[in-house]
Amino acid sequence: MARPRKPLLDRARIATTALRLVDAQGEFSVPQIARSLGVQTASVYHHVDGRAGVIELLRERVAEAIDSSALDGGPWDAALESWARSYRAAFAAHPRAIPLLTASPVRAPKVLAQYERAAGLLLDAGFAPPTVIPVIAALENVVLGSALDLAAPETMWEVADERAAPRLARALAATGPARADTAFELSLAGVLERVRAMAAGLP
Amino acid sequence: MARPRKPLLDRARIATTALRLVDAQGEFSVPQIARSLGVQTASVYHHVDGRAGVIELLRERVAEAIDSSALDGGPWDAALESWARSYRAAFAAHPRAIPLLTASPVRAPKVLAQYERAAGLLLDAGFAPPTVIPVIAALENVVLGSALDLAAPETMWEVADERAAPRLARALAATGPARADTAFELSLAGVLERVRAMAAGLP
DNA sequence: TGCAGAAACCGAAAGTCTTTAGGTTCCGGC
DNA sequence: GCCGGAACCTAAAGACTTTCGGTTTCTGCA
Repeated sequence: MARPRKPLLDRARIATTALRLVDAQGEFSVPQIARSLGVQTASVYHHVDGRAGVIELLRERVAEAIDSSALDGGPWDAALESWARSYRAAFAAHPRAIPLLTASPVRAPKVLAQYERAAGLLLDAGFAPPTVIPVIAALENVVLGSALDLAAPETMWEVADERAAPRLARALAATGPARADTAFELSLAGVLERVRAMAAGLP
Repeated sequence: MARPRKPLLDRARIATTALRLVDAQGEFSVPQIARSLGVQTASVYHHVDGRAGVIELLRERVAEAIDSSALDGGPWDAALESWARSYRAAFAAHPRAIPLLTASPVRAPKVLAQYERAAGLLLDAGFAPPTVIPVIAALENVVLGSALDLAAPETMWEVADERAAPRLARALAATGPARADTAFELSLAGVLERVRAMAAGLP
């Protein structure tokens, strides 16, 4: 076979297949993508810049789900809060992809535009320019840290041996099922509270 | 050659070599470790459970640097704060290892013991058992999120095109060199403040 | 002291993966 | 009608992970 009448591949199909593989098994390889699409491995390279390009595709695909509409209006703190929630939810939808994505940041224009809007929001709210990036980065710390927490399931916490770690075990036994969510809400509230204090000129 | 008079390999030497490779080039492979140690690839498998085992070794090695002595005495908030700082510093010492380590958490007994002590600290301070794990997890969110930030250098922030993202660019221009550190301090202070409020029985 | 079994290393090889190179056919524009 | 590029293929090089079966040396036990 040579060139087909209708293209068998495109970047969207590659992205969908890769994401499906990652969701299912936590990894992907270019040959696996090719097999899933009924195509030779080398053909994938005509549409994507190798394995790294597929990861870039995944990164964009996952980030597409971020709803940044809140960044446009309303009070800055509520806007940041709802942006952060949506940001986390986008990653939480594909927890097994997170280790692949966190190796380097999203640099897709669409995501960069969100940072631009967040920066504008803070500047308009009266934040001093030197404080804007740290605030955004701090939010991102919390979002990505929490995403990692989602990706690495209970492993760490389930292990807690009753004998070796009795107090940890007791705390674990008392913990609800939404541990990761509770922790995220706690960190998010903490950072926002701190940022509000900054805005008010407090130490 | 068969069995040597003095062993050529042990887990410590493998860990050291792997960490050196990761620090230098951001990755490692079992053959690279073997070549560095003047040994055949297969020999490494006698000491370590494959590539995953080497990552486990790296994880333990990096975590060894966490200084948890603060968890033993003093006020709980200062203890947690200094533990979190040391936790982050341990990862910051090997930023290129972070993408390898974040796929799954440290479950070495030594680290588990630190969680045990942190849990005890909080319980003794009067925290209700259901709140203990979320507090620890929230701290970990901040620490690991910040570690990721360290691992993925300026890439995202350098890119900011003056034309496409003028306000982000302005904020970036005004940001000091210790952006990641400032963001970490902000998140950490926020979480601790929030936890203090919890301890005081506030909403 | 002698020896059985375990330990530590080697050589070889199977099976993947990533990536590139060079063909073959089909489509779109001139 | 034809020419260039697009889309796919076959082939292959090179690296990596992992396992298997040898060979030698060490250790523990009789």
